[in-house]
Amino acid sequence: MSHHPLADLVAAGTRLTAQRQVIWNVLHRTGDHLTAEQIRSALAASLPGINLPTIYRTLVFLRTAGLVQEVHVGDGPVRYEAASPDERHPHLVCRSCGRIEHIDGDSLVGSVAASASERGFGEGDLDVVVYGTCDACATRATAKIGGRA
Amino acid sequence: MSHHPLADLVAAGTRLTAQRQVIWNVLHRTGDHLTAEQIRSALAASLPGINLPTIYRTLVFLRTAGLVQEVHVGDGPVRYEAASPDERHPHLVCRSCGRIEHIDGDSLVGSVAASASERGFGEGDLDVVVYGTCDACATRATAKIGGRA
DNA sequence: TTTCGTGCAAATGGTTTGCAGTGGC
DNA sequence: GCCACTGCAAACCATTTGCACGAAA
Repeated sequence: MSHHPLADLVAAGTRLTAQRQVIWNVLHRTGDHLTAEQIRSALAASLPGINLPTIYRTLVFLRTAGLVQEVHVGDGPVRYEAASPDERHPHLVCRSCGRIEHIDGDSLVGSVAASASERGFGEGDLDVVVYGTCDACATRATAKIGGRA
Repeated sequence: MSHHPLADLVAAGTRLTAQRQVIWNVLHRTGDHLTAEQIRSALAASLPGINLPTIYRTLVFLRTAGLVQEVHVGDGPVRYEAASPDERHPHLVCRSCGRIEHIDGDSLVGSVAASASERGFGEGDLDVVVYGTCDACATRATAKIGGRA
């Protein structure tokens, strides 16, 4: 209920800096899954001097606060997206180009939660990631090879 | 149906080396999810001179052959496990300690395949990874903090 | 004998850390 | 004014690559 969503966090002895605001803004506004480097590019206009260590440290901060969620896409750098602590959705990741889609996972998370607790895992903080190949990449691969030896 | 499962591959102009055999043996015998470094440790007795570049190159080779599957566990190094090309199962990974469990996923993969193809992804090569916190780590974390500020 | 594969050493690239200075509160 | 946060530079670590030697076929 404050001016900036980050303002709530300042109470705990932390500070509301320009860097934290703009990084959160970029993620929230684009609604996209960005790498640290992509965040820096996006900030070239608004905060040219910002550097990667600060971005990484800020992302840790935001993640701890529950405002940002990280998505591991196999190889390649980690992606970050704005997230509210309760809104978790499964991700569908293309192994080849890194493209990320959201899939709706109410049923999915339900069945996953069952097997998770069977295996001694809590059900509260589960994230589902599905790796596959998007059609664009599949087509491109076929075109390139023509028909594997 | 040959002496060594790798012998089949030699036909294609590739060679059956000691390194390839022992690496495949370790993965197959332990049935475990090992990092490149862990594979090297496991091989300290049987092939002391082996080095990491060779292990990584061999894993690429085995993966291409469909005999090995890699599992990304978020942060931390990639894990490798023996796998037959058709046997794919979802993985349950502890974010905190990296522990990996198999969950059975016939139902899971079914519902995932549906949303995947909706989003323009092929259904043939889907891998499901679920990230969570195992009870041991959850307990340890609670003990350490006692009750966050 | 012909290359494919290995070993070594060095490069790479994403991410982290140490430290001095700056700015939020 | 105090101390959390930033910026810069250097460290880190998993993984990859270049190149010369060794050994499968």
